[in-house]
Amino acid sequence: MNRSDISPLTVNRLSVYLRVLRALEAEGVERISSRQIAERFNLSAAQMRKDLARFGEFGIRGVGYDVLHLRTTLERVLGLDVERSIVIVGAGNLGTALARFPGFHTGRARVAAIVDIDPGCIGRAAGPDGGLTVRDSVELETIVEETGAEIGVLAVPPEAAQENYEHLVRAGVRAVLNFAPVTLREDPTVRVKTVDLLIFVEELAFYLV
Amino acid sequence: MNRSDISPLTVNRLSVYLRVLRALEAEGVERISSRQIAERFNLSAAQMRKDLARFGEFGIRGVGYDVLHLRTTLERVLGLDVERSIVIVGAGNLGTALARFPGFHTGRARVAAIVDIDPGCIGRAAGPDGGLTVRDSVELETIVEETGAEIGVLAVPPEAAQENYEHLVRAGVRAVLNFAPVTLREDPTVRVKTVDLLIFVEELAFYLV
DNA sequence: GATTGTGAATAGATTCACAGCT
DNA sequence: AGCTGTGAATCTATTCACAATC
Repeated sequence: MNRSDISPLTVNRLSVYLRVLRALEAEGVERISSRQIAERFNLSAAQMRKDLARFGEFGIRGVGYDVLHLRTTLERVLGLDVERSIVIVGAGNLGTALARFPGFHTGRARVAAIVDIDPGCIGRAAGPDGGLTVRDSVELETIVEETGAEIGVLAVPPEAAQENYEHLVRAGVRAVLNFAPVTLREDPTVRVKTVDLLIFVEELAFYLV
Repeated sequence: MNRSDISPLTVNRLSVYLRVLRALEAEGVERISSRQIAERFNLSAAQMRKDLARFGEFGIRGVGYDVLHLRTTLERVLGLDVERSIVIVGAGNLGTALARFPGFHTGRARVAAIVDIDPGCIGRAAGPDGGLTVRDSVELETIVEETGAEIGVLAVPPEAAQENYEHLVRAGVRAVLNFAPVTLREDPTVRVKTVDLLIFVEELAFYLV
């Protein structure tokens, strides 16, 4: 089974199942059925079973799923059993907010570094409790090597996105999350996911009328 | 034709077409064919024509599209011909970053207010160039009335998301963009779009292996 | 008796390919 | 001659419903 045969829709639902299982685990729930999960978090039971079936058999017929077992399985499936380092490019408002975002420091994906070209912000404290310092973009190659960062986050103005994307590619990251509202000319070896925050607002505006 | 018959996938592509047309307009391009757009921004020509066809006939057979005309048409279709006010709830890192985000101040969707419950940040400057001040959450009802805000943005910690969502509903917004990684119990009259930033990272991590 | 895992059925989205205009 | 608009064809995703299993 090849990972790229799995659609992003499925992968995103796996992340949701993982959240749900962590919440249940925190509550002390040890066993649960797909139906119970579906009802509580309004998801589809059949779809969850089908999504999981792509990766193996993890449940017990007649009983349900073991919460701990399924949680660790999902972490492994999602590639979160090993630590994933993230490097953020751009220490403006969004970059800094992402560096401090609790989600980017819980679990196994965490921000290892943040860089910028502006001397005015290089050296400034960033990260959850000032645990990181904004470093100079010219050090990007070194930083990626040092930290083993595999994921780059682009939080730069649209006009700087392409060159910074290429810099991340040269520095050796293997995937890029791009917040700039532009179409990047992509390197075939580095997966890009563009997230345009304004599109979400426009989607809501559309359905307002 | 009912707007809710149009899928979010289609609506999101309309936003992309709008970006593309604005870029072309800025370059001085007056006419363009779906094929040219598709090639330059790697989109699908047939899909663009089909998406537009849901709303009318805007092109000229044998010629292509008038850039200005199509741009204004798309703005109307997306509900961006009138100004849309946004109120952000939560003036933490993410809320503040969104309040300053240039995309939220260009075009016809703009941040009209930002609120928080923490007295420590009420009164602080926010917005693109300090043009906004963080106000007290208790004023939310008044603020929504004053500004005519239709869209609320939830940038609060997960545990506070549900209550703040309900507050936004009471205050009278008609749609909510939720950045907290939780499933909200939704009011049937207020559309919710949840954007979980961590899911994007997890998606990339999945395909890394 | 309950619930998983799954083939078959349905629904939805995308692409093809061409008739219809300019 | 060239491009749009669109029905038909294809591809993808979701839901149904039940045999297999505990």
